Amino acid sequence: MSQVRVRFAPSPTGSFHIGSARTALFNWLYAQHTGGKFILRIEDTDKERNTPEALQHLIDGMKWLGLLWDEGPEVGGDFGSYFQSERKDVYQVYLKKLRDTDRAYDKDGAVFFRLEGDRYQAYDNFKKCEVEKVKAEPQVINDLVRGKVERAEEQDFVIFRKNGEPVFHFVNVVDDICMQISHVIRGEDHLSNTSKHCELFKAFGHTPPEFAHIPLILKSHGSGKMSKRDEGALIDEYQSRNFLPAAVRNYLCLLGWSPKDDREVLPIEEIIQLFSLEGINKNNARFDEKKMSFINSEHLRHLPIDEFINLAKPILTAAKLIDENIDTDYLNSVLKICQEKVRSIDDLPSFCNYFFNEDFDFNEKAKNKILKKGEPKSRLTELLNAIEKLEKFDQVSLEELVQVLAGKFDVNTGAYIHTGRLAVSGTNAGPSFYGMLEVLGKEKTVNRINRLLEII
RNA sequence: GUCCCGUUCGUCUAGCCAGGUCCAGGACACAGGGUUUUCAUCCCUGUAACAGGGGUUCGAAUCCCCUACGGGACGCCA
Repeated sequence: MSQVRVRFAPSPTGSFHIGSARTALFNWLYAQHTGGKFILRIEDTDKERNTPEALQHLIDGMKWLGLLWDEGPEVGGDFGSYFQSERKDVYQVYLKKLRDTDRAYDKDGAVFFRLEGDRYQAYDNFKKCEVEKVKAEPQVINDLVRGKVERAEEQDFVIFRKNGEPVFHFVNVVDDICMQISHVIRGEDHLSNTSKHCELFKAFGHTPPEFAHIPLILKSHGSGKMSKRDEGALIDEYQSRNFLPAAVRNYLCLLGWSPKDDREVLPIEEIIQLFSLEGINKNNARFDEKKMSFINSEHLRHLPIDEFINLAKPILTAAKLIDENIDTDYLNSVLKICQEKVRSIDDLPSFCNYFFNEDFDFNEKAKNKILKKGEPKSRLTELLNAIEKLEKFDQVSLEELVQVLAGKFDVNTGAYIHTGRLAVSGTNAGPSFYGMLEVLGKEKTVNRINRLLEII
C-alpha cells in the first residue's frame, strides 16, 4: 500500500475554530498512526475574505496544539505551492483538460462543469426558479466512517467565477490530485459535496481518494453546529486563558472518538497508537466546556512539578505576586502544595496570593461563616500560644499540635483548622492546612494569627 | 422543499459490524455522604438512557422496515 498522505485545508478567513482544529487533529492523528504525511494547504482563493492575520492565527494555533505539518507553509515540500493563491497556472492546466473533454463550458461569464446525463427543466423550490437539471449517475463513496453513501448531483456547477478565480470544489480536487492525497478526512458538512468532487476526480481520469467524514461539533446550548461566535469556539480563547494545549487536544480527541476502554485522560502517544478512522463515531457531538475544564485540570495536576513551576512563574509575575527576586525554594514549595488542588492555571494567582502578600483581604463570606460559629477568638489564642512554643515547625508536628489542642479543650480539630486557615490565608479553601503553615513558616503564621485576633 | 447523514443517562461515550454474559458499563455535571483535617484534591453513594412502532428470532440496544426527531448540504463561500 502506498504512503498515507492527508491534508488539512483551511481557509484563513478569521480565527481558528475548534471544529477546524479537530479536523486538523484527526488528520494529524491518522498521519501519525500510519506513519504518513500531514500536509497543510491554505485555501485562499477568495481574496476578499482571506487575511494575513487570520493565516498567522491559524499557524500559531496549529503549533500551539502541537499539530506540526510535514509539508506546507514555512516548511515547504515537493508538491508546492501550498497556497492556492499561488497555484493559478496549475488550475488553468486542469481547466484546459476539462475543456478538451467538453466537460467545462462558459455561461454568464463563469465557467461551469458539465454533468453527464439526460437534461430536463424543473422548478427549484429552494432557489424559487426554473432550473436545468441532469439525471446523472449517482456517485458512490465508501466512507471510512459512515460506510456506503450514494448521492447524485443534479445540476452543473460553477468551477471558475466571473472574476476568473477558481472555486473551492475545483481547486480542492485539483490539489488533492497534485498533492497525491490518499485520504480526505473532513467534516460531515462536506458529505453532500463529495458527489461533486467525485464527478471532478473522474472527469480528470482519477480514482477518488478514500473519504472519512467526521461528525460535527454542535454548540453546547441551542441548536446547530458550533459557530465562531459561540462561547468556547475559538482556539485563541484557550490559549489566552492558559489552558494546557495537551488538554485541549485530549478533549478534542474525545469528541467523536474514544479509546473504547473507559479511559479519557491519556497521553497523545497512546492516542496515536489507538486511533483509527473506523473508530470514529457517526453522530455529532455537543461541546461541553465543563468537561473540557475537567480534562484540563486533570492534565494540570499530573504535570511534572518542574513544568508546573515553569508555567506558573509568568502567570504569578503578571499578577504582580512575584518578581525576579523571589526565593526560588519558597516559590517551589508553595507551588508544590497548590498543584494538587488548583483547577486551572488561571486560578492560581487568586488561589495562592496570600503566600506572597502580608496584607491580603479576607473573603467576606468565609469570614462570616467561620467567625460566627463557636468561639473563634479562644481557638485562635490557643492555637497561637501553642504554635509559639512549638520548636519543630513542620506538618507532622503541627498536626499533632492541633490534635492535642482539640483533646485538651474538647473541640473538633476543625475549629482550629477553620479559624487558623482564615487567619493565614483569608479564606476557607486552599491547600492542606498543615502544609500551608509549614511553607509559610512560624513567623508569618504567628503574625497573621495576631492580625486576625486584633480585628475580631 | 429536495438530497445526504445520524438517534444509548442532561452531556461525552462503551456495548452494535460477529444477537444471549446488558433489568446496559465508564466519565463530566448534579445531589448526598466520608476522610474524628478545612477545600476546589481524594474516596463512597445516588439520580439518570437503548427515540417510537412494526418485523426477523427461542432470544434484539445489537439485524430489517416505517415514523418521528436532530444535524448537514443545496453560494460565482470554503
